[in-house]
Amino acid sequence: MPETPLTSPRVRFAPSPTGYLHVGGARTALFNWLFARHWGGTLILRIEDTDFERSSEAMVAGILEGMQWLGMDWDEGPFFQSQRLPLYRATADKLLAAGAAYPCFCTKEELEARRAEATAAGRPPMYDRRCRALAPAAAAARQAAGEAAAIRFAVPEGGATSFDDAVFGTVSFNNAELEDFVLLRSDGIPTYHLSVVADDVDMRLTHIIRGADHLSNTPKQVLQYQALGAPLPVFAHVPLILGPDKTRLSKRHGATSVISYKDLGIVPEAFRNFLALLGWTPGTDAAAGADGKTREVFLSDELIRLFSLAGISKSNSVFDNDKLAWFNTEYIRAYSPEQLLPLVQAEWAAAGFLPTLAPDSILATIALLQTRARSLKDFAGVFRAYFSDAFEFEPAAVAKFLKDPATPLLLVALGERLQAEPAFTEASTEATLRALAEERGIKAGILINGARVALTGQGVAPSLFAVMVALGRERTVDRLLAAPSIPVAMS
RNA sequence: GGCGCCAUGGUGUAACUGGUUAACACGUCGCCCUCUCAAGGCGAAGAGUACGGGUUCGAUCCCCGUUGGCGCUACCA
Repeated sequence: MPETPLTSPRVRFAPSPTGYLHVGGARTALFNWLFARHWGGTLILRIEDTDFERSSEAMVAGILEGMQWLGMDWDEGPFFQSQRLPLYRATADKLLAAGAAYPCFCTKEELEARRAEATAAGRPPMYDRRCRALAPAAAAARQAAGEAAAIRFAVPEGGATSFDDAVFGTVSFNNAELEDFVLLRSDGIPTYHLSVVADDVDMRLTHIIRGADHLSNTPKQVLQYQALGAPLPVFAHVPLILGPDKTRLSKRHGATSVISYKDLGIVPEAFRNFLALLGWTPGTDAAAGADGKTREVFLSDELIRLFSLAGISKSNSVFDNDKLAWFNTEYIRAYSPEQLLPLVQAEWAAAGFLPTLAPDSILATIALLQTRARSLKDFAGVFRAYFSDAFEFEPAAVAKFLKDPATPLLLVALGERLQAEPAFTEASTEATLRALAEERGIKAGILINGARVALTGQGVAPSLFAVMVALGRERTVDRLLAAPSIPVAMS
């Protein structure tokens, strides 16, 4: 279904640097990014660091690293709210002047005590609005005398506040449920409620795409837009991501930092694809393949082309590691060896591994292995023997296929023959091996399995003869001749 | 507790404005292929749409209630 085209929408990702870039935040960023890129709009990165207690520069760096890893760029920013304090002060003054806000002299301690009292008495623990009743002159005098005051928003006494959410439809709240929330703390630092509106207005944002945890905060913001006389943006609240136990995804569920998926050997685009499909669907029309089946792997710019707010679902979704693993294998296979190479090299660097294979052989070897890799980590782990002579033998594989002392000697014989052969192709090596097996009256499998271990250190590998060709004659022969010295664990 | 939101197989989703044997993907299981393991091919199990009432000739879809989950309820964001 064609949508109304949008002209230059402006959206933002506004993380709070009180932690790393987590999965939920990354998906919010992704939706904003996809939306901006789809419509040729502008993505603004804004760091909401007005909670000085919990914010840190290290976390800012972590968030930027996560964005970069996922390949999400932004057009403006990063802006830091901590550096925009005058704007919030000015916005509060506007609200004050409009009679939509008032100074409050209640201290934190008093408020806590009253809240406790109200809760104990079974009353809702909302602010009792006592400072709202203060005469403006009296309030001004107290402030002039140096008494610290917070600024609170004066929520209308009756009526309801509603807005149309692009995901949830019309959402309405009775104003009686909203308390006179604090805009500016008594130390002059804005709360989230004020800074978010001040910035969203100032940055001329047209769409607010954010987590559904903000749905209940939205009326407080709508009220401010109205008091400010500012046009309302389109809100689009995105349902949350849950862990396998269906509670909100958190550290208890293991990896929740986006960067930890890099460390797991996940291809960034695969992660992006996986994340995009968590709570969003391109719709059957757009995604249907020729066979009528719904495709889910959307390479390169396809996600951008397909993305639409209309496809965002309303219910929370569960993070499924199995599906992520599947996307990862799909991407590792879909990439060309050339595309994979830098990712593989990064793994080698991280592992301190130096390949000694010739560069053109490296690409061919990646091509040989990419259909069986589960993770980029494999290239610096179980696949080491393909790229360097510095590898280990897996004890279980040795014990299974080389325990018979006769086998290594057969492998030496095989090595000698291969050395003498004029050709060294998959067909020729196979013919040589099978001929040898027949002469010695043994099953070819003995040689094949034994050679696999001698050549790769593993009991599992691609077709043996393809492995031989990938390694080249020299390494193949060397490793076969060295078979008798492979340590067999005694057990 | 109050308010808000949500509810389709184990998981992610589909099912045009009510009419389908409730579809696809991941996962699971089986078979084939085979020098191992993946991949690949083929096939299977798995939900009658949280539950209960309506409305309707007919509800996954509309209405009400219940239950459950999640969110908000701070001078956090």
